[in-house]
Amino acid sequence: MPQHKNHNPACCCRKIRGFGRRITPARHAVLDALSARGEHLTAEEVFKAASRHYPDIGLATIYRTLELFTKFGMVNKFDTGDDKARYEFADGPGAKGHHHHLVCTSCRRIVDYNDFINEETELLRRTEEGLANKYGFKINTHILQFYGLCKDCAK
Amino acid sequence: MPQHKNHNPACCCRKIRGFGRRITPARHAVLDALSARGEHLTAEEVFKAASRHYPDIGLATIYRTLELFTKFGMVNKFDTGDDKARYEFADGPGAKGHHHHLVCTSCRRIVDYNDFINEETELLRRTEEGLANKYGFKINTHILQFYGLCKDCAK
DNA sequence: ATACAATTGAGAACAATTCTCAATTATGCC
DNA sequence: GGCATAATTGAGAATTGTTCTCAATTGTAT
Repeated sequence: MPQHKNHNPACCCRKIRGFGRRITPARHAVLDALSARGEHLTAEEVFKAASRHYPDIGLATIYRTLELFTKFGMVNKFDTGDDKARYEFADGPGAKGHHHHLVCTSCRRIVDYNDFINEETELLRRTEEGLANKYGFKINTHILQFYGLCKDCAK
Repeated sequence: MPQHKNHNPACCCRKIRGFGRRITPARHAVLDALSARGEHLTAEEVFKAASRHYPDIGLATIYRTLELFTKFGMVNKFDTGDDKARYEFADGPGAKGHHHHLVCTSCRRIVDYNDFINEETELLRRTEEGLANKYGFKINTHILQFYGLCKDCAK
């Protein structure tokens, strides 16, 4: 499975600009940090990774930037039951594609899976529609995560 | 739709005892607080409710008790995207039955639904099985939540 | 090059949760 | 019923993840 950068700098910059925001070294550093392969990073981890390339960056900027990117739909913020938010690139050109998470409650390993994803998506779509009708909600997103013990931790 | 207490005191006590733990007024108060109808309470809310009947109870005890009950599978702890854990009675005699949540991201209203739940459960079961095989996980639980705007907030 | 608003880093502030510890209490045993 | 003992408790301090404040800096349109 080839690893390719999860963000396309040109595309991201265009998007940021599109929302009337500026391109800054801090924002580049956050994009680079998140594009490390297969990552689901906490803010602290993004901070460490970004600091390597841009030592002056502050933690507050990390949070602000992640919040901004999340608002723009470039990044997904999610939570796996410990008390830290995690971030990953959202769907889109160059990203991992629609997937859900399988989380080990012991070692916190997170597996992205997209097996069964078509069936899931189809059912979720129908459910969404049904719920929207019945309860009058305008549904925007969903979360689906499985929790358990990975092979190593199950011993 | 008849409202019945969501916890059966005798049953809960038996369970607590079964785990070698003691029955205390604080634990009773937490059970009572959680059994108010349709509730998905934060720790703070459980604290307030429990305090009404047992004014000496401390917040730390609330957290400890909720953690304990969660460990025993009597209570579900979940999160709806604000930064507070929420608690509800888990499945079991007297409980609400298996359901998922529909969350309004504006007013934080939480709707329990169990429409479509059979299809969902069936798909989730199969997915669980597939994931368990493919990734060697021993899966214990899942979370499925829909996020959107309720009728009032959509305006 | 200039002007101005957006962005930044640092540290203080905050909110939810967990920890510490001495005092209290539920339970098994006589 | 009373005793011994370990579990449980309340209070407040401590911790942790995250957000806020503010003066200094910087990206961008002109």
